[in-house]
Amino acid sequence: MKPPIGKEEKAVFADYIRKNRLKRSEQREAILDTFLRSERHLSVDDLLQLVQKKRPDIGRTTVYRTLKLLLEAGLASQLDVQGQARFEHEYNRQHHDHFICDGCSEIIEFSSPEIEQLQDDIAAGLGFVIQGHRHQIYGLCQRCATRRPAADTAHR
Amino acid sequence: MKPPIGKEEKAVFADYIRKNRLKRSEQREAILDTFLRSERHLSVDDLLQLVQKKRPDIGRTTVYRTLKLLLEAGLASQLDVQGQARFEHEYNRQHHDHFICDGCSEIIEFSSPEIEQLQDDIAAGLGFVIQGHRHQIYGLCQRCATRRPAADTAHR
DNA sequence: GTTCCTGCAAATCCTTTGCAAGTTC
DNA sequence: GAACTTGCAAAGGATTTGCAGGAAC
Repeated sequence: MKPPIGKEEKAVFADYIRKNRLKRSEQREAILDTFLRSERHLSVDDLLQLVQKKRPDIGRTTVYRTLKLLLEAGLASQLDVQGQARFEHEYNRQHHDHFICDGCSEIIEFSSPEIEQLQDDIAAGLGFVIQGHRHQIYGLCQRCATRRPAADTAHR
Repeated sequence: MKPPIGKEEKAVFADYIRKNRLKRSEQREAILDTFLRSERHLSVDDLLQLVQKKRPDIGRTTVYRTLKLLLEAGLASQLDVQGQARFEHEYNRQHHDHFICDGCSEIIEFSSPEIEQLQDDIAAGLGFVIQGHRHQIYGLCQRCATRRPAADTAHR
């Protein structure tokens, strides 16, 4: 009915708990399991709703706090879509950036070693030491672009 | 004492006001003047404080509302730094992106036609129609990088 | 038993909105 | 004088925190 999932990730989390002298809890495990079973870029509320299908007693605060642990454990990474946090799997994933459709909110991943290289070159020229970056491209995905006449949304 | 500044931009704003059947006001003119005199990437509060040096009676709400007009008039553009809005001049400026120093919060602009081209190519391959993008690179500027041993800040 | 977790409610931060009084056209 | 602006206070959404009760070690 519900085959096990994310064995490695769960081991990583258990390790993180142990090393930081935290405690395991059913809530944390339910949240991690739900997170691992989703392949989407989840908002806190998305994840809360999924978790509450199985455990309606789990609260939003705990989801926030557990997501913070997952970030620190290297299991999740966070992106920001219109001022709202979104979370995706990070474990053993290669770096990538995102296209975000203004029409249907779909998030499409892309990666470009060439762009990364150019970034590095520019940074080197400025003596800037890169620690991270955020590269999001807004617009309309193929489906939305052919459906409507490209609305003129303003962007930050 | 205070030489005039931003003649063209002020004309653009006057035009915008007229075309949209809005009304001029001393507050809006003071805010625009202050915005144009600054060369920094201002937060709303930065701008409010600068404005209030001359006109302590101008409120935060009016700054918010006027900035929205400046965006629509094409005089300002907005970026987002750690969940906080920042505003910079947009009029007659070429597109660029930003390095952001985690040490001193300095914002360094950069532009790379090569990166833009690569973006366009990738988008074209996906059938994605680009309307805008946000490309921010975090890390340490030269001064901060040589001063301290590169802290390990987490990023979104 | 001590330390950590949880969930609620309250607080916080940034931003927007309702409204009565004041300005501009 | 009709329509737009202003500033305050209140509301809004996302996220964090204080705290008393509950669970894990």
